[in-house]
Amino acid sequence: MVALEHALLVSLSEREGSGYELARRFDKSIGFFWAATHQQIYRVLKRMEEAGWVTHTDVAQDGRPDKKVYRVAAPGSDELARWLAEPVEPTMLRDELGVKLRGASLGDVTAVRREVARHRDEHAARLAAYQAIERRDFPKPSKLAGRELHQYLVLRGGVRAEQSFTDWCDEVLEALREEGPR
Amino acid sequence: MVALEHALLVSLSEREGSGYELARRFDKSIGFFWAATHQQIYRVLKRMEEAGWVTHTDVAQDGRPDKKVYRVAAPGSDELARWLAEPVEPTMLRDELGVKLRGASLGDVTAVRREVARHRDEHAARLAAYQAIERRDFPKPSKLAGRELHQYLVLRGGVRAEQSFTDWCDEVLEALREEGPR
DNA sequence: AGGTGCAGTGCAACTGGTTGCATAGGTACG
DNA sequence: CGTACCTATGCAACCAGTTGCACTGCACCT
Repeated sequence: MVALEHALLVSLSEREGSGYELARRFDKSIGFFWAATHQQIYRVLKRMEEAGWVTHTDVAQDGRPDKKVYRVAAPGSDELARWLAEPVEPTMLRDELGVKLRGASLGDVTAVRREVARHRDEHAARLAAYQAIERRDFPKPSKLAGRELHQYLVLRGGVRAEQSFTDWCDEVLEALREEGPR
Repeated sequence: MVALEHALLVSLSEREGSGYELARRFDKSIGFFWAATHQQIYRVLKRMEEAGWVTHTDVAQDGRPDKKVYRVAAPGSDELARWLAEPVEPTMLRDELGVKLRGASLGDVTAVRREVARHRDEHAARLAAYQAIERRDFPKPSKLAGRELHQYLVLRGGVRAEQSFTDWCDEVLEALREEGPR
């Protein structure tokens, strides 16, 4: 596995950056598929530097704390290429909401329904955010190639996932509306 | 969080069972939303018994090893009801395939495309399996209510997730087919 | 003057999940 | 007759991810 290392290598290959910057970037790109907190990123960057995959230079800033800007070293690029060619196991869905719904009749069904509605709104909001990025950054998707195309396709994955989750929540709410207030 | 405990409580509330049986059941129901290995299940069952959420009785079998059949105790039901009413954070997507696609141009694009195709087939196979269960166990979904309805809706979530993942893979393959063999 | 929030890095403790291994009797296949 | 797989349980070690906290200094609002 060890995907966070490789996600960081991808991000740093595109553009060098500090741990903090990487955490921000993750929020709005690879983060659609692989979220990470800053704590984790700092720890992993350190480990990666020990392994020789990245190097850092201290950069002083005025009005802000110093930062450590990381860039990918040759062994890091090699490792990334190696990992990209290696197969990974397809993931299973993993969402507590499904567990709650499955057990709904063993507790307060109304509370579970409320929870589904809340998740619906959250996923719908993410969907809207992703679609806004899509319109803004990729107005002509048929013209894309290479790295940009790949970025676009990852975004499309995020859009599709949020769309289908939202639709599922709607289906659940519809079905529970009928049986619920009886 | 602690969702596995609660997933087990849900499953044991429906029907008592041993750790092994629970692991099997997970493969084909709650497992759509929360997978677990037998190791983890044994460990968690032990912990749950210490907490008084479940109790077990040893059952001798002929031709097979003895098993420990677990059932939910009153504190376990209480805990489950409490947890069901409690909010959870909506999950983020978490799939390495997105990371690989995002970094595809930094390595062997053909290998990544092959990997997407492999995942497509795997997800399509799961989709077919879920749909088979849907047709077999829920031929008249509009007639459902209560526990059965909830089970059906969870299954629908699995179907939708696999469907949308498969569709996304197809979109990716289509886009990469055009730029790839150039 | 005081509170909030952002940029920036980091440690320590904990929880959750995976992997490898051990044990043991039964069945099914070549 | 050996091998491999299924039922059944479990330990130990490890890896990944989360949470809570600590420190600095600037900017902005009230």
